[in-house]
Amino acid sequence: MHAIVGAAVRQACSDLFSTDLAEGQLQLQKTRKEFEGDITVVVFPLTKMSKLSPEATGEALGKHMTDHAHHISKFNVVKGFLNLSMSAEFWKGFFSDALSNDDFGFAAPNSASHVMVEYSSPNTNKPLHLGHLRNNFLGYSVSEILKAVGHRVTKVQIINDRGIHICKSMVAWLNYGNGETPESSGLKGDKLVGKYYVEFDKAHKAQMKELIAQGSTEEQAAQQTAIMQQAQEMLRSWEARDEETIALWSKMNSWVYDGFASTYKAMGVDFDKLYFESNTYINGKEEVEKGLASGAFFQKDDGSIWIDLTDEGLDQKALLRKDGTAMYITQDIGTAILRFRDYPDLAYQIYTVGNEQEYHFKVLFKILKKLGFEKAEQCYHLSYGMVELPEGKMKSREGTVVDADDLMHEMADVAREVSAEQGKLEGLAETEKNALYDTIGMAALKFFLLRVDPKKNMLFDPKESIDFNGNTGPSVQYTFVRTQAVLRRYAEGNSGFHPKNADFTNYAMNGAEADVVSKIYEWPTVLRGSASSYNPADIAHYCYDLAKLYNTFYHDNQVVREADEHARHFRLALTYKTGAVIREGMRLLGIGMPDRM
RNA sequence: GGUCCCGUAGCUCAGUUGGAUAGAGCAGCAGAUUUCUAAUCUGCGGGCCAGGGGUUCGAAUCCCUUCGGGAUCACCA
Repeated sequence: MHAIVGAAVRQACSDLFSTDLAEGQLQLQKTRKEFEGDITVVVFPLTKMSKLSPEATGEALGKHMTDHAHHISKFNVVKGFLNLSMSAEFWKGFFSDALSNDDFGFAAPNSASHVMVEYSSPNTNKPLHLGHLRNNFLGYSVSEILKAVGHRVTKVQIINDRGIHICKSMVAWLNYGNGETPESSGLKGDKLVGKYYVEFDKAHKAQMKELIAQGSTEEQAAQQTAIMQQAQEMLRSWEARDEETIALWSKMNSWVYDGFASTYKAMGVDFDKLYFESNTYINGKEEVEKGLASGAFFQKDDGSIWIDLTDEGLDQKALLRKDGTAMYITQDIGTAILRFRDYPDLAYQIYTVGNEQEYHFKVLFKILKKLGFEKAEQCYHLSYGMVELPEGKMKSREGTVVDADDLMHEMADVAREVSAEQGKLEGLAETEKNALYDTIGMAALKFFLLRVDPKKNMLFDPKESIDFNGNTGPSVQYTFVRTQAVLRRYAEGNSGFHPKNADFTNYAMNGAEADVVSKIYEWPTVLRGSASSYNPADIAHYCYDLAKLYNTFYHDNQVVREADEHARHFRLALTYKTGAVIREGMRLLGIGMPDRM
């Protein structure tokens, strides 16, 4: 449509004003719904060359275009806006093509470069919470969207399985655990380990209080509690590969992994490869040493290694401690380089990490570039905002953390209640019903988290449960279910017919139908835009808009019962295609579509 | 203090390569087909797009500035 109209405008300008359009003078936009037309030419920029008023320019162009260009059937001019209507043949031709194309909007698999998407990347000392849900849904969805536009995508996470935080849980478990295991307690592994992390903090706080009472400063006390000393000793023996320590570490980590695995399963996310910080930090140290040798970095008198980024507008940044141990950024350097080695065809990496680490990634990418990795320029920090509670940030110490498992369960429970009120599920087995509640509950949760622009902080109020009506996942699901119900009903009496074979050449669409077709026409553009901005929210809004337009159509048009055969066929096709686009769009958000609800 | 992000209806959010009368949902009010699934649809009310200045035919959108919220600037992760 843009191509047709663009060419027609150029031709008209050339014929009428004998000038060629300059870059940027052609401004096309979708016609606002209160005016008649499909696409609008903004005339203001053209008045200089026409030497006419905006209205007269629009009239002249409109006349010329409707006379000369195929598929442009009507025009009207309002102020400086030339509204053009595409012909019925154009729309039917488009819809017919889309209908026969099962991959409508999608690019061929592996037709674009190979990218790596990192997401989740939790610490192994605490269970996953609401913030992780946003991270996981975002990372997974962006991966699917990139695949849809042709990229080969490798989904990874880096597991922060090393460091003082793990040792804290280990120490507390040794001190207070009495050998408790997930089996003996019935607790999920990650929850059990998280419990001892909290225990550590409690004991540490109590011991600090005593020390302060004895005259220590707060700072000293924080370092000197017996339990903190114990944790640091644990870290040293871990780094020294002490057998007993490593065994305990492995055991407790494996509990956490089991717990995470079931949470990931419930979330519906997965990974192609895992990286463990306990492996990659060594790699990072080597890379830093190499950078030092090549002159990219420098060493201070005390032995610590730094990079100077002052001429880039940033500060100096430490990369390796004076005692030679690795830092957070050390392992990230190692991990990044390792990944490029593991996948030589990798074009770039996307890091799904909260916006509080923007500075960190800015530094990381500059370091990689200094080390000679040209691909670092393409790397992207997919930064997202916090999920805030009404009282502010989530704080584990204040018990205001919204646990991921709990929240997912609650959503399924709400789905159960709502479904019970609706009472449309007779005849389903209990297991089918439970699966359905999960699907609906997760749709509500994912849609809620993904429909907001990732870069913005967002609010979640646990007291008001997430909605199932209006601009929500279940509401879009419901529209899909409705399309399937219509198709099923028609198939009952017409077993040999498929909507894809509908014949509507002699049918004239009404307004509601045209609105749906025109929305479907936007799908490929929306998908590409969402991929290039790494923003699943675009797709969420699109799916909702399409569902809404279909509902409006559905409300005042019969499909199965429609007497006129052309109308009936067209509407079946419309119903079929709407359902298909919604299903594909929602799939890219990680949201499944039920057949009934 | 430096840097970055955000501020749009009572609430949660759309809308920024500058375009027409700033849109949805929720909440509130008033209605609708008792069905091809009402988790729907139709209507009403609700806005100095944080404030001020500038750029221009035109600004929620770009620039400057003030205010408010958040993040970050560790040999923490």
